[in-house]
Amino acid sequence: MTIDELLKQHNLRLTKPRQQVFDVLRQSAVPLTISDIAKKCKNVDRASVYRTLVTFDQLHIVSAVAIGWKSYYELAEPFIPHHHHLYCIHCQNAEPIQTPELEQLVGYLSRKHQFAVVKHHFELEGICKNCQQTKQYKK
Amino acid sequence: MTIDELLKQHNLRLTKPRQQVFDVLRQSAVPLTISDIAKKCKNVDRASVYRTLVTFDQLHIVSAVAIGWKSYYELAEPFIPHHHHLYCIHCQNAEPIQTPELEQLVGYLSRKHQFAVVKHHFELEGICKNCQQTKQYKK
DNA sequence: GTACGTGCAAAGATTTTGCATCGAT
DNA sequence: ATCGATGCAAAATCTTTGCACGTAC
Repeated sequence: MTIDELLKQHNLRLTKPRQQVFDVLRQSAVPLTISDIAKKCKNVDRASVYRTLVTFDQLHIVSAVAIGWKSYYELAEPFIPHHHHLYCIHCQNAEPIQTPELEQLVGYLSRKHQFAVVKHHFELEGICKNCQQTKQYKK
Repeated sequence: MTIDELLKQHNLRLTKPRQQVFDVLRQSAVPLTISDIAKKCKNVDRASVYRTLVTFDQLHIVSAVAIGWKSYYELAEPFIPHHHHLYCIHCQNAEPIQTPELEQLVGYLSRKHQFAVVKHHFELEGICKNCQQTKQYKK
């Protein structure tokens, strides 16, 4: 399923701003804030970035990731593999990880509470392996 | 450990605004937005609410919960038991749940990735048991 | 008395909205 | 030609900051 097809299924058009937001997200190794996205989308009005993200969220093209008190955005399945993050509060890096055990747990909790899960959020914040070894952090 | 003691340990004072924000959070069954909190804290300036939440976050008196694209706040341990939420996208209710299996998983992932976890976020969004049975939702 | 905190007000940033125009089909 | 989408500008919100005054200790 391409983004073009997905949009057309909903009578929406693949316009230049939408293409640019999508490309910016695809090329980023880490989740981005709205400001990050707006800055990287030259010649695209900020309002269009907002409107595009709402549209993309509704079509599940993007997903929101909360880290600390801020929201970040990244492509969702099937555009990138499902994953979660190890966010280092020292170096700020967000390392993606696969967590099949978590996906199982979500299924279990869904059955246990008779709750129809639409999506789940899971993020870890802490100190990454590298930063644990830096002088700066040991002080 | 009372909030008063916790503040004093850091040379901070238990003032009226701080007491009010704490009480509002304690009395709420669900996580609140900053606006919710500000509205419920009569006679407290909005700026003080912001400053109080920053302070409370640093002392781990509150924790932030991301639901959808918004941030909510609630008391953290040890002021209320550690828990996560089932957030119903239909009726908007956030039901707290205990998830010992998740806590174990966090420990496992921490060891596996040699990542020193400081905090973890986990939320489920979907349709609650009640709403699955309403006519409105079945349409 | 001495900081720390507050309220107030202003500034700064973010997000939403209306509308005329543009562009994809 | 039609209808959705955009850019622009204005409005509405949200968040931060400086400073004089209050108040907890």
